Amino acid sequence: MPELPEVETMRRGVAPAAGRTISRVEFVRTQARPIDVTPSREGFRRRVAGRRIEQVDRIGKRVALVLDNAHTVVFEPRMTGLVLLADPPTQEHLRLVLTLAGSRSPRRLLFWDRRGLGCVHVYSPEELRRLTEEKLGPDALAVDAAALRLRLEKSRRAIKTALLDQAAVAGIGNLYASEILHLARIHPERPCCDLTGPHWRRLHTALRHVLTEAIRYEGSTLSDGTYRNALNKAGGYQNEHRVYDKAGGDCPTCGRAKIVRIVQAQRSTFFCPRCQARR
DNA sequence: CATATGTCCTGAGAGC
DNA sequence: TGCTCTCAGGACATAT
Repeated sequence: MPELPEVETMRRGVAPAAGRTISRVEFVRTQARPIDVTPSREGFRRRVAGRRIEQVDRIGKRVALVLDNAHTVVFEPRMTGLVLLADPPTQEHLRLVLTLAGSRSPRRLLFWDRRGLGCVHVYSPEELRRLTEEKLGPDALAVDAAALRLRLEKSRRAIKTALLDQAAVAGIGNLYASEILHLARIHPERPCCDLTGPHWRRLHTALRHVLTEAIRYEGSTLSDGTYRNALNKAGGYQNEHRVYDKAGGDCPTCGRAKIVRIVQAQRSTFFCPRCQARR
């Protein structure tokens, strides 16, 4: 589930590792399916071991460690992954340990992933450029209203589905897409090419508002309890959700309609049929 | 090219 | 109680 706000919280949690040297790379193999690594484990170790972490960045829903050899370690948490300096939720699902040289704390940077859908890469500058410039759109918090519109307005897809496309705009996932569209008062099934100027302005305002608020609350921890912030505490934004997983509840905006759940592209969408009328 | 669908995975919760 | 089944969704491969 980690989307932009959760991954930004992870990035901030891991930021103290900047300036530290990675003395050891250890792929933990206690579970059935080992973590996906590119290039190979040996290639990863060769590029990463002994390097200093210059900087900790976020690329959409990924956490990036910029190394002093111009390579970049990129973690993809996907559904249940966590990048941590603190103790992991369980030892069982620990996937990767980067030991940090020296005796001061923190001593390890960890990748933990209960479901094992996450992966880790180390990219050369050219490989990183391919990711950021060819595979991903601009970051959802960096894109302005005009650029947001320009990138989506020709699409015939439903706006909800289009917001999940990382090649259009990077960082928005299933939870925040519903939250953003509710605040923007846009029906999730409306085709992008149908939206008008006021829609795009409201969408951009809502997008910024929801994502920055969610970062302020350190993300959303859902009922499965998987997502934790850097101090291994739950996020707080789940208590601010307007519509996500609230089917049958009262709309927090109008109070006069019930939140509805529909399925788009095999994913749940939640919205208020009254506030988010089809037109 | 744009868009749609199937797949990976584990554990929570539902239903019997 | 304990079993089986369904479902959650990020990113990518494959299909249309």
